[in-house]
Amino acid sequence: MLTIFRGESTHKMDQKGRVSIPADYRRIIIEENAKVGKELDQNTLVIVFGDNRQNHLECYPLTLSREIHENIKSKFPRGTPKREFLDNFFETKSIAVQIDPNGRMLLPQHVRTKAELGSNVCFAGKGESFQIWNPEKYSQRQKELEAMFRDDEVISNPLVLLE
Amino acid sequence: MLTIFRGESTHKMDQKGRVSIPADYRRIIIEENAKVGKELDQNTLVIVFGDNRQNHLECYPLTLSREIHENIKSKFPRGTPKREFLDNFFETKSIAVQIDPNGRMLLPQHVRTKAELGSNVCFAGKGESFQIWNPEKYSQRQKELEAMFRDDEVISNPLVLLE
DNA sequence: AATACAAACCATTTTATACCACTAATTTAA
DNA sequence: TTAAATTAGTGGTATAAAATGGTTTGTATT
Repeated sequence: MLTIFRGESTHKMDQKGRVSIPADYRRIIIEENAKVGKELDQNTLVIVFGDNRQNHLECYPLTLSREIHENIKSKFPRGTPKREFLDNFFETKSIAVQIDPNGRMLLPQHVRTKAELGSNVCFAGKGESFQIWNPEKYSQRQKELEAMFRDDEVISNPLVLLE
Repeated sequence: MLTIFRGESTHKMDQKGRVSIPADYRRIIIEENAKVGKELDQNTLVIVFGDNRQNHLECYPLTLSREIHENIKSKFPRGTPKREFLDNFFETKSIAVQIDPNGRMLLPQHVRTKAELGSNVCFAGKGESFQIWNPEKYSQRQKELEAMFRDDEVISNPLVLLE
């Protein structure tokens, strides 16, 4: 089974903030959540909207969000600046949403506003997470990524960077 | 089930000091309190208003407040300065409140005054606790947190801080 | 008894959720 | 390779739940 979020696609969002989650993403979320047993809701995903430097939504299965949480707790004692920063970023600036019976999720108004989402949104698979973007911001970011390494470094194949 | 306090929201507080507790926070409180059995009231939460260096309210399920209490008792013998300071902070400067049948709690006048709360209050989920803020103080604090790490440290993803 | 405050009760608005229907695309089976 | 069946994506409506405002009742306190 595929456990890596892949590909890019565009979906409609209605006035209430309902968006279909790509079917393959949906399957991965449910499958990942099932791994840790049924004590948590398998239809739940966590969406991090982050601070002002982030202009997209970062989406995780509940399981991975817990991993991040445990990681933060184990590395940074309560009360330290990094701990507070990370708690704020990953917990305060996030929400948990449910996959509804039609395979959609509901994005609350403040989250839509924060990520500047309108009637069309872009999904982008990023391996263990996926992102949701305003289409213009997305293509802007794509250009930035493309410009990140010069032609003579990447030549025609980014695999050289793995050497 | 979700056991992590997440997200931020703004609620109204009336002249009597009644505030709705976000529904998902409410569920977590009741669920957490249920874990230790029914000998204590499952609708109770503890609110620490703290000393003058704290300008928000820190809210815990009854269970966690007990954990903190046990922790203090086991680490610091009666009569030591640290014990006195911590007892004062977490017990003297705190109250226990009930969730009413409408999902609200009542904040006494002196607590409202201490945290400078008016007709609108901000809720911020912090994992195992949540906070209540005066909206202006809250956005002030958010700016401080955002400035805590510079762009080149955080790059585009705070996860780098976990490395 | 008068006041202050807390608790309980009731009503309204808003928002989230569940439900149903339709279309398009894809897969399956004949 | 075509027809049928299934799944994905989308829109609308009905229902339930959350948030909040107001009124009444109860209970201490002075």
